[in-house]
Amino acid sequence: MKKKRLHTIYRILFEYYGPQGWWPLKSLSGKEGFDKRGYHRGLYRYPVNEQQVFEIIVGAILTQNTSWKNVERTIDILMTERCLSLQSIASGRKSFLASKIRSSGYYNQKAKKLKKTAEFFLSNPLSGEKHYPEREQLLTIWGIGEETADSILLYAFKKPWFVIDTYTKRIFTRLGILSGNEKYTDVQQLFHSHLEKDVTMYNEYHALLVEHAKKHCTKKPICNGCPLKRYCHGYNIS
DNA sequence: CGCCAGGTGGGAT
DNA sequence: ATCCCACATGGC
Repeated sequence: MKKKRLHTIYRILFEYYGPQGWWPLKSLSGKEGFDKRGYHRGLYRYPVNEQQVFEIIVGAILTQNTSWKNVERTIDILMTERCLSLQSIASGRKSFLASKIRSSGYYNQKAKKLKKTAEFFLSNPLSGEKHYPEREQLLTIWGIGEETADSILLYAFKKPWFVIDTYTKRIFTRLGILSGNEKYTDVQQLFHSHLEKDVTMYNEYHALLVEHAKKHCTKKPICNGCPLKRYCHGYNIS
């Protein structure tokens, strides 16, 4: 029953908001399907080269507890100044990197996180048998926790790890499916066990939850017009 | 103005 | 193990 509900919610969100087209990779501006800042909208964008894989990894770290808008500005700067590469981030000065990523907030911490991550991928090249890192490996990197690891695995490497964030917890607590005090692994287990193991659906579902949390299930919820209204108990609204 | 944003690591209990 | 806090900019 819960199994069906999780998929029903997915279907409703998909019908209401439409496909989200994550990961929002930056690309050349002026093309069809790209907004004025040059970000891709509306179609799936899995990385096609190492450069784009790294762009997702950097974005996943920069967006920690930070709005994506702030991160877009930072990615713009890093690309324009040719600083968005493993080598540049790993070998450049931390203070220099911090000055470039200022607009994403926590810039000293994130500069350290980015350097640690770049160093990791330089010393663990993705070649031969392994074209992707193991989750446990990612979690050993200073600055990469569970959500960031899963974002990287799902969006950069197409591995079926459902991404859990505060939005996911907020939405499913209000729906009455979570109590609100579950740990990351508990919540992820719920999705993994009740949903088909499908990378594209995991991709879309998480992106839809982010969109829903921004449009309706905000901290102060806007329940008027909410597509999930008839399924929602409104638990834990503060 | 105050609150919020696609968390994480470190230190105290 | 679990709670609490620092980290920081930009948008509304």
